[in-house]
Amino acid sequence: MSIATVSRALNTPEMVSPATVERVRQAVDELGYRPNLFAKGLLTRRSRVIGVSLPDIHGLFFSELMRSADDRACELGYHLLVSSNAHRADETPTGGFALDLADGLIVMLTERSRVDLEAIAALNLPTVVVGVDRPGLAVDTISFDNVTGAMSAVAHLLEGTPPDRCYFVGGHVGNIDSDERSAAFSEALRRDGHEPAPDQVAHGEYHFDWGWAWATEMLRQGRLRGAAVLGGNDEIAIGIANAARDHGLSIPEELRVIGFDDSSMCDCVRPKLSSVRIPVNDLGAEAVNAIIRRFEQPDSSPRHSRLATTLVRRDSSRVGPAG
Amino acid sequence: MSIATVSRALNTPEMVSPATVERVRQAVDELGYRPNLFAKGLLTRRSRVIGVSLPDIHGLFFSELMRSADDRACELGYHLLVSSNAHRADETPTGGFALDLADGLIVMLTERSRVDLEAIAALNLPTVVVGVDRPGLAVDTISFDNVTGAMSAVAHLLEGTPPDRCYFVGGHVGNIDSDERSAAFSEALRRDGHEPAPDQVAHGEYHFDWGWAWATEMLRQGRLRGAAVLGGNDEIAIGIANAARDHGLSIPEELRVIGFDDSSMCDCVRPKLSSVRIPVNDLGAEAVNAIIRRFEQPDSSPRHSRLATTLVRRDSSRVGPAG
DNA sequence: CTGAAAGCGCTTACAG
DNA sequence: CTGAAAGCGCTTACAG
Repeated sequence: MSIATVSRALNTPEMVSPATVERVRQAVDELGYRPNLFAKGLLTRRSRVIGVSLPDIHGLFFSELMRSADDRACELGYHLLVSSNAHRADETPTGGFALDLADGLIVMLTERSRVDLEAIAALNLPTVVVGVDRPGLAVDTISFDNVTGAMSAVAHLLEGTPPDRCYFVGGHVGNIDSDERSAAFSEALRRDGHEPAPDQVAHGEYHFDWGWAWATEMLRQGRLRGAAVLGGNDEIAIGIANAARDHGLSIPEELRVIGFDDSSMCDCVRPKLSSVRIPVNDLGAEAVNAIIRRFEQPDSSPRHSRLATTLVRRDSSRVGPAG
Repeated sequence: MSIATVSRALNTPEMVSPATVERVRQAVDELGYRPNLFAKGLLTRRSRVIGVSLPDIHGLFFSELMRSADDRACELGYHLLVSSNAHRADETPTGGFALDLADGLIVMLTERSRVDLEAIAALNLPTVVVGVDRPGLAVDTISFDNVTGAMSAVAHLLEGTPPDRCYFVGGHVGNIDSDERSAAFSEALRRDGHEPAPDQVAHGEYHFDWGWAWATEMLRQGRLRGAAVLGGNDEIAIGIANAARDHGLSIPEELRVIGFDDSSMCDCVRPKLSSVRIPVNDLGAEAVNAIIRRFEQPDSSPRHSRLATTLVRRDSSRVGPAG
């Protein structure tokens, strides 16, 4: 039997007689033959591998993202080649890559300074960008709508707290999500007729410690009691809540707190943390769907999908007595 | 200039005149040439890709593991091809794989029933197994020492709680870590002269809900006050602590709790959760080191390294007044 | 339905 | 130091 027939029996069995297919199958099983994927890729230009470039693999957000992407990829017969360091290096966001083994690339961007779409386009690889949505971008994008989520959080804060006692404590300036959330926070106050004072918006890092430090300083100045805070993410919000409680403020009676991300921690802290839910599972699965759509329809016009975020109300921001 | 010279200029510049190397570099830059990794891999049999097979990408443990592995891989010029679904499928733990693109495999095993080392050996790929350490295994392994960590946790519980009021609430039977921790828990009580009653060890799932459910039932029976619990992981421990607090028990005064994993949540809950620390960062980095060592010395005898675990004492298990 | 042959884009002895 | 040539293990027209 020729090597060509074996190849056909494995890849296009309908072109081969059933008896031959069966013989090939048996031989494959017995010998434990596995086709050389490099030789195959050299010819077919397909590896069924999707490159994933993440800004940082850190915390629950990214593990959930990876999980949903991996689940979806597996369903569709694809595999994930991951790298976060691409973004840490000062080089191109995709520099030095083995990513050429991938059929395409999912690039998550969180830093405004890192949004170098030309470098990405220069890779000449099908690409889906996650986290950025600029009008008229020539590449598929998937992002989530920080604005409506943040605005409904502020609306909820305003139910029980005057606008000048509302705060936003975000990540660092230049982080796309933090900036969008911060802007939405300010805009929501303005629509309520209040021009936010500069100190109503603070920027630090997406970390407990920053929330704790901010709250501690506010407590020292005696300005936290009676306030309401929207954290840039859940960690910051929990840091704030912890500092407040460590200093004897009760939540939500004396301080109302809302986080962002709706990570699994929200249900584990006491009081349970209200949070703006980001549909991370959809984000991962949609990114995989989008890159595969791009494989199948390389010339279709770029699609931009923006996933909704929603406020999940829990005890940490409750107004009035426990329900 | 011949194609062979270009290849040499890129891969072994010391074999080419400096002027030629420079000309090649320039041309590469201008044309944006990137070598075809499939063709290259076909010849060299090296891709600088490491396959990582995880039981489940879930929670902070796995995101930390991925992160440390990715950091280390990047330092050494390698990339990670991840899959968790390999373990979910009922097929071989590495079935249907694009992992043949990898130079080697890091396989993390957590289920006793999944420990099919013959199937792994049949892959005929350099392999490092994480999470299992059987004497005489013919493959490199990296694991962590659940026993000493669990034993020191029990010793700490016994400082303030009688042995018959100590409990272990673990993951499901068949989970390697849970079983080891459970066995160590029982053994520690025995060494203290107490044969543990069957109900002192409970098995469920590695999840808040299970901890919550277990504690709720214990509370209903009025058996939780004055007890001390070692959780199979931090989530279980937090679930237990939350249930206790929701029912008015104060921690650590009326219930002492220790978790396992020392995840970042331990510092975020109140009271802060004591926990047995697993050196996850070392685990990821060591796995990468080990697989690369295996690449470089394919015939060296298998190495088995076992990382220490240590109890981190925080308020949730404190004996006596706050320090 | 099957086989012989060309070729994917590289690397690496082998000559020069 | 450089080039011509073979070949890595596959797939895919092209004949038969």
